[in-house]
Amino acid sequence: MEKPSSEFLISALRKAGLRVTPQRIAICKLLAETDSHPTAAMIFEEIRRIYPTLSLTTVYNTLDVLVELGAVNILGHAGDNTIHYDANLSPHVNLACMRCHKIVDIESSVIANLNEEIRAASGFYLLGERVVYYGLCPTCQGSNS
Amino acid sequence: MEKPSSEFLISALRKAGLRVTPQRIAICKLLAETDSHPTAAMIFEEIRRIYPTLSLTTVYNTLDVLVELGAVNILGHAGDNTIHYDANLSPHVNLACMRCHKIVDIESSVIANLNEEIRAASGFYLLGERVVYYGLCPTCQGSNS
DNA sequence: TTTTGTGCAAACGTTTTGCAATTAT
DNA sequence: ATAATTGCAAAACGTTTGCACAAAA
Repeated sequence: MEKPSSEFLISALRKAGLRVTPQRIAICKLLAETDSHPTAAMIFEEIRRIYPTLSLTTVYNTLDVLVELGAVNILGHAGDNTIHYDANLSPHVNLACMRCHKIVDIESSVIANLNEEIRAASGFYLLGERVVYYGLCPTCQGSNS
Repeated sequence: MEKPSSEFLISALRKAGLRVTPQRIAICKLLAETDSHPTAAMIFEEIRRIYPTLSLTTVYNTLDVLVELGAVNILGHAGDNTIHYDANLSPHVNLACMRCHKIVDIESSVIANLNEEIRAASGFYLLGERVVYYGLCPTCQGSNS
C-alpha cells in the first residue's frame, strides 16, 4: 500500500501542461502525506492555517484536475454527505464507519487482481476504483446512538 | 446475481414494524424491478407518472428506511454528484461510466469471499459494500468530450 | 384512536459558476 | 505578453428538516 509522493502528483500536473502554483503544490503535498481520506473542506481548513489566502474554489479546482488526470480517486460519501478523496491509487479496500465517519484502508490479497479481471471482462477503460465496505468500527459498535 | 423481489423489501418494512403505504410499495417495486441503479430523483420521476402526488421527501424517507434495514445499499456517486442506490445485495462489482453515468453490474468470483475476509480482518460490523469501478464504457470511449 | 407517514415549503451544506484580478509560463 | 489560475460572491444543486394534514394500524 504505497503512498504516492507529492512529486508524483505535481509532475502529473506538469506533464499535462497545467500550471504548478503554490496552492496546487500545497494541496498535492497534503494529499500525499495524509493517510486520512480528506474532503475538500478538510484540505481547505488544513492548508489555510499556513496559507490563509487559499480559497475553497481552488481546492475543488485542483481536486477536479487531479481526478481527471487519474492521480487521485474519488471515494464518495462516508455517511456524511461530503465527498472524500483518496490519493492512494494502489488497490485496497476502504472501510468506512458510518457512525464516526472515519475511513481506514485494509489490505486484501483478493483485490489486487480484480482490476485486470474487470478490464478484460467489461471492455471499460478503467479510471479508478472505489472499494468501500461500510459498517461500524469496533469502537462504535459499543457506543449507543 | 439474484434480484430481490419487491415482497422481500416490503416484508422487511413490515417486520420492522413500519407501515406499508402505497408510496412505499411503489418504491419497493421499482427498486426490485429495475436493473438500473437509480437515484432518489430517478425513482421520484418514474413513479410520479403513475402516482402524481408522490413527493421527493417520501422517496428519501423510504430509501433511508430501507438502507437502515439493510435491504438496500448506497452505491454513492457515479460522477454526477447524486447518490445511487442498489437493491441487489448479492456481492458484485458495479461498473460506472463517468461520461454517460450508467452503472452496470458484473459478476466476480473473487468478490463473493471478500465480505467474510474483511469482517474477520477488521472487526467491523459490516452494513454493506460498495464495490465500484469507474471509467469509460466501450461506447463512450469512442465519443469525444 | 393513536401513531406513523406524507407532502409542502423552507432551510441547509456542499459544490459549481461568473468574473475581475493575479500569476505562472 | 499571454493564457491559465485564483479568489470572491452568488447561484445551483441535492438533501434534510419542520410542521400541518392524511392515512395505516
